[in-house]
Amino acid sequence: MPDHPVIWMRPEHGTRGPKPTHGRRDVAAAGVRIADAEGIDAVSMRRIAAELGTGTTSLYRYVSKKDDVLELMRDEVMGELRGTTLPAGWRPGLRTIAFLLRETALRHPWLPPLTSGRANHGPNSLWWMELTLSAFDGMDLDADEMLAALTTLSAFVLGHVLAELGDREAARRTGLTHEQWMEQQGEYGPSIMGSGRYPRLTRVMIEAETPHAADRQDRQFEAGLARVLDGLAAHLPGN
Amino acid sequence: MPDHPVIWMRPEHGTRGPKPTHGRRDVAAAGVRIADAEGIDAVSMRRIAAELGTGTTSLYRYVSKKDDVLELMRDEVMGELRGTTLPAGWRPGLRTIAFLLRETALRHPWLPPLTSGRANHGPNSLWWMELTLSAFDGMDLDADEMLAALTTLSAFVLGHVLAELGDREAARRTGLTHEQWMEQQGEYGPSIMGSGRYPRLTRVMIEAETPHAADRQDRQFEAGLARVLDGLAAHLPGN
DNA sequence: AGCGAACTGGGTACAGTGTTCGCAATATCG
DNA sequence: CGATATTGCGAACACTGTACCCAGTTCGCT
Repeated sequence: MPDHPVIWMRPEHGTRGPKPTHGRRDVAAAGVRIADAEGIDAVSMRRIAAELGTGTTSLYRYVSKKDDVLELMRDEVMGELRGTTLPAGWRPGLRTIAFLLRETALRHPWLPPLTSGRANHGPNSLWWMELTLSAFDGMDLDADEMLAALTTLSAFVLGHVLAELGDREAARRTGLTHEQWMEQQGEYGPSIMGSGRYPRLTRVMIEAETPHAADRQDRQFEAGLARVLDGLAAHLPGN
Repeated sequence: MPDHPVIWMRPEHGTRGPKPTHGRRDVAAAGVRIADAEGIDAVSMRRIAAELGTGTTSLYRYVSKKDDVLELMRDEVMGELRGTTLPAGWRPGLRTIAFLLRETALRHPWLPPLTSGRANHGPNSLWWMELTLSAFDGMDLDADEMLAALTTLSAFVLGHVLAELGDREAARRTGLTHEQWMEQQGEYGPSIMGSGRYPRLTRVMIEAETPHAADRQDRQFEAGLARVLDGLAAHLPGN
């Protein structure tokens, strides 16, 4: 009989042979450390092994494929949210949730893109889901109403964070600041505006102020979140 | 002097030597074909070259790095939206935009995850942005108001589509249907509910009906979109 | 018309990737 | 005290992107 395909259902180690030198948490933590410092592409089995001071293929004693490592890393990061308590009321609760998710994602920019894929949630993720649902305590909503609200909210947060990370991650990968990058673009922007084919876009490029503000990302998120929460409110019973 | 770093600013080919056997469109189309059929991981320089019947490194005559190929592919896909006309009114307009974006993303599931990264928009992307802005024609909004609305909307669409693709892409990568996957999970779900640590989550897992509906994704998107548009309406002048 | 410059096609090579297989050393259970 | 399960790990395989060449082709200019 093969091992259980879900890593969280496999015992961390057997009872017979030698005690393993490391544990899943070590592997996860090493992966997170590398990804934070050098990006997700730097996270290879060889690199993690080097970080732990073991042989490369020894990792396969803790994990059955690289995807497992990524799941471990995801749950490790969600563990940072342990200890969170939510304010009273669904709106402040969801607001807090959205901000915490965003902060976590920005602290670990490699995380959001991993969201693709059938997630097998580890204990920390499950705990977070439970906390998230508690934002509706005492409101007497049925399960589908809660799901609809949470799905919409997290779609917005995920999408916004991914867009934000575009800038930031590209900066890290290429080692160019936003200004150096603009420099490198050279005549591309002007050539777009000068072509006359995109009058509305040209007007926005000239007149919009948001893109030039230093805290543009924060303000856009705040503004978008307010809109989304208003939208949710309109569909909740009572309010 | 080095070539211009933005591919759209480089001439497609010089005027001197032999006529190139292919063009950028060929490279882009080959990439899209491969990605649609076998996933983005199958898109390698060697594979594209084989598809075109050329030598691998000949591709570097059309493109200066693999990232350029991905940009070409993105713009190629956006070209599918040419010919779109929007209905009158900002709400029907944005609704149409959201649905078209989603359909395109689902037709090319490898596209949304590429959204990370400073995008250099090609001609088709620029055209789409112009169309998008035209949804507000005659409303006398300032540039920042339009940006706020569009940023929020596209964050939601991107996030939702990414979540949807989780299922679908994992299915393609692993070759397992949703049912086979559930089977493989085995006792994991029940063990979560049985642990007693997640009462709210357990209730949702039991009572929610949305996750079991065949058209759950469509309905969730529709419902979320309605909420987001309501939220946008609340912040637009006049309405 | 003829020549040099610009350009295209493509082979070779290199450093890296995830993972399978096999084997020696070791700790626990019956 | 075996028998058995488990750990650590090196070797090997089939991939990846792309820098560096060199030969052959075609245009622009004199």
